[in-house]
Order: sequence, then structure tokens, then C-alpha cells
Amino acid sequence: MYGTARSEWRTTPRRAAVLEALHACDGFVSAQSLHTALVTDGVAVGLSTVYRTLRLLEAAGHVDVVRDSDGDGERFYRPRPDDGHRHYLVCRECGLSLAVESEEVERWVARIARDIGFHSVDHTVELTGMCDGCRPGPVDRRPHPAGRARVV
Amino acid sequence: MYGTARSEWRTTPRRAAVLEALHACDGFVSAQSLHTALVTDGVAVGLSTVYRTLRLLEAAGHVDVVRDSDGDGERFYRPRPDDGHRHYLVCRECGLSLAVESEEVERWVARIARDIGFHSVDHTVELTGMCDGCRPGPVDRRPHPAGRARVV
DNA sequence: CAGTATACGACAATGATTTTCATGTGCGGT
DNA sequence: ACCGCACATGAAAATCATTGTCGTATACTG
Repeated sequence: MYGTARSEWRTTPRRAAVLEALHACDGFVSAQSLHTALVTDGVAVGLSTVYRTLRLLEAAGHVDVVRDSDGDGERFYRPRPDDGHRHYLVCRECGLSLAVESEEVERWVARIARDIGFHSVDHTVELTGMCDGCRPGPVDRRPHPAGRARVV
Repeated sequence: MYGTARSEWRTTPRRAAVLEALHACDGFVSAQSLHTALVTDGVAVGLSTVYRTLRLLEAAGHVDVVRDSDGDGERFYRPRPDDGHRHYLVCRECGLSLAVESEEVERWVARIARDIGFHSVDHTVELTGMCDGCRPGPVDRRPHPAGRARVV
């Protein structure tokens, strides 16, 4: 199930449950809401374990992460597609998130790293905007009821 | 001094001091260390004011911001060059940060936004790696004494 | 120079994430 | 199967940058 890398950590029921719950979500979820979802679903799992598991998944490259644009740096997780990591365009109002094609950026990163001579260069790219349904009209704008959860 | 935009906020001694202190720093600084530097320098200024001023500067586009790569999402500020915003390649070990040429990415962002039809698309791009002086040798690696502060 | 909207600072509050530590459990070796 | 131990777990406390509160001070308008 964890496939790509050597097994550096144990496979336990909780971790499997966290991973499964993550896959069951549309789009990005926070650790907190993932925990809530699990508990609601009848899975007895501690908040710490959810956080720890998400960290493991992140370190292993199995999830993509975006951070809340405003202050507190809350993190949202999403299972990473098998064919490599992605970058996302997220609506500031309703949380709709779309994976975007980013080969151009990947090449740019590689070139910068090579030119400057840094090793092990990682990159973070986040795009935020307003989707079609959340028009920028200065009047009549209402917060989208769906919250920041959906993905396409 | 604030030049580019209409004066939407008062020019006060504290704000001038914060901006000056920011320019006096090499590379990125956190709000906390900027405050410490100010106080050490004999400038009586509250922490809240430093935070508020940095927020104003950020909103006005006068500073660039990067966020700590690990958990807490701490923010680091740097005066933005006059000719527009920049993206940075930051060394994970010593904090050395270099502004990189990013026109390719700017164009990519514009194209994505246009193709997908989002409005007011903002982007965040952060590159982290290991600079020349912080070799990846598995043994003998020592944390750089300079901390995460320098820039070129 | 007065009036008022804004800025200021000390301190409390926030809130996601991490740590602690006592207890439970996967898994390799026998 | 059984042991042993390193690792996993969770409840609660700790962390800590950042933001809110609110009474006071000060910049700016007329």
C-alpha cells in the first residue's frame, strides 16, 4: 500500500485508517478535520497520531501540502497522484482546488538549482485566486457555503 | 518614503523605524527578531506595532515574505526591490538567501490563470536547498553558525 | 488650536501543532 | 508460538508565533 519506498515505518491499523480517510476526501483537508472525520466514522484515533501520520506521509512524498494563505499557517493535505507531485490553484473564497500542469516550473526549478549550484533543491508553488462561482463583484459577494474542501 | 501608492496610512516614527530596521538587515528577518533588533537599538516599539507594520508593508507590496519550511509557519520579511517582487532560493542549513530570476514562472502563472479562468491569481514560490558551504556529506555536517539570516 | 480617527503598547487570548510520558503493540529472532 | 524491545499511541500539557483587546497617545484636518 505504501509502495514506492522501503518500509521505514510500521504499518499499523491507525495509519492505514488515516491514509484511507485521506483518500476518501475530495481535495485538501486539514489534520483537524481529518481527525474529526475519522472519529465521526467510528475510528478511534488520537489527534497526535493523525498529525504524526500526515508528517510521515509528507516526508515519504505520498501527500501534497498547501498552507492557509492567512496568518496561522494551517496545513492542508491531499494524496499525491502516482505520477508525481502537483501544484494547485485554490479559490480563496470557496476552497475549490485544481491541480495544474507545471512541467514548465519543474524545468525552471531544475535550471535555477543547477545554475546557482545548490543541492537538493525543493520547491513550493501555490496559486490562489477567485474561481468563476465567486465573482469579484464588490457588492453581493457571499462566502461560499462549501468551505475550503472541494477539488476537481 | 512609502512612494508607490496613495497614502492610506499615517507616517509615524515607529513605522519609519521598523522600515529602516528592515532595510538595515541582510536577508530575511522574522517579526520577532526585528523587534528585538529595534529594542536593542534603543527604539522603544511594541511587538504588536512591528507585526502591524509588517502586515501593512506586506499588503502594500513593499516586502517579500517567506515562511519557515517546518511546522509553525513562521514568517520572514525582506524589503522588496523597487523593480518588482522576487522569489528566493534559501539554504536550509544556514539561511543564505538569493533572489532568483523568475520571469518564466510569472508568465506560467499568468497563462494558468487565463486558461482556467480564475480572477486575481496570486502566487507563492519558494525554493529551498543546500548551498555550497553546507555540503550534504552524511558525516561532518555542522549547522552553520550564522543562522538563517544572510542574503546576497 | 480643537476634534477625531487612527496608532500605540502591555497583556491576554488564540489555535494549530508538538511534546511528554505512560501504556499498548508490530515484528524479528528464537 | 513466544519473547523482547523498539516503535506506535493517545490524553493532556506545552509551545509559540501571531492576533485581539482596550485604554491612552498622537498625527492630521479644518
